[in-house]
Amino acid sequence: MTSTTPADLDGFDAETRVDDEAGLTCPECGAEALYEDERRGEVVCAACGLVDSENAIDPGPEWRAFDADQRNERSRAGPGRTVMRHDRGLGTKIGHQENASLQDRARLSRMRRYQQRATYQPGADRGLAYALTEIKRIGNALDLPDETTETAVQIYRQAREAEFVHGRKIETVAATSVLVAARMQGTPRRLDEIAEASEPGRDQVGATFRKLHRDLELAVPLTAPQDLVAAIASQLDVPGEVERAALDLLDRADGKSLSGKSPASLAAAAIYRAAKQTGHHRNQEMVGEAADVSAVTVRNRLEDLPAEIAA
DNA sequence: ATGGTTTTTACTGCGTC
DNA sequence: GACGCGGTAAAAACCAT
Repeated sequence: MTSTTPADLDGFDAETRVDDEAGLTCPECGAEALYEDERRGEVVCAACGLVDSENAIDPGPEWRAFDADQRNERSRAGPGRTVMRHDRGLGTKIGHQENASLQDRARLSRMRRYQQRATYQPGADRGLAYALTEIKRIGNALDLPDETTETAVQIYRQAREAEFVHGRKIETVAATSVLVAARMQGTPRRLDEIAEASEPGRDQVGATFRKLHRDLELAVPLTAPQDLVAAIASQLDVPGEVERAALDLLDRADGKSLSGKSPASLAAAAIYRAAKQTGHHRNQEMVGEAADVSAVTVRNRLEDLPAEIAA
């Protein structure tokens, strides 16, 4: 593995956007891939991910994606889009020595880079490329849209600039960044899912999440039950009608004593009721399984929802 | 660590097919 | 009898403090 390109994020249009805006030579890796992110006032290298400035990320609007097509739908309304699209620094190119071992090559190149950087790039650190790879990997494993992965990268950068990575495993911070980004983008993934897709354990990611959340004062929205409906519905193979009815139930339930209850359980209950009332019955056990909660919990959450779907 | 809350597990009874 | 469903009690897990 000596290089990865932004294209393998999702195989989508990434490839074509690597080099626009590029031109300046990166002091770090020599590639002519520096570009300016005018909005955030940083200079980023598309080849090695180097960032020359410290800058807080914009947590962006709290978009939500309501259906199964969310993955393919890349046009979202509102500001913040440019932030997303400007993050093209995902590509990494590490080392070119053919006959050293993988590890040696990686190490050598990192060291070389670090040394250069130390003289005039105090803000960067050698783990970044690895972190980016890791974030992409997790993003792929969890089927997250590009926007989410890119947000994760920004969060990682922010964490790094706050020296949050010091003393922590890169893998852990990377996984945590994905967790946060997924929530912010309305494509939430459970802690278990993140942990499963990454090397550090659940507890570690969880603890890191808390600290990151605190230290960086990130505006991480709670997982909305609505955001989970599509995924659960598709697992159950129920038509869109059910999905829509479930969303309606949840929307009308909003404001009741929903806080504290797990979003998955509420979403499950909504789908259960919606399915039943639209003539697409799925039993509580099945719905619970799809949402990863018990049937008992589905029952209990039914209490929090309106009794009838809209006519 | 603690206490309050939610979720799970396990078990029960009821109605229906 | 098997199934879906609703209820309950006790334990476990979670979260804020």
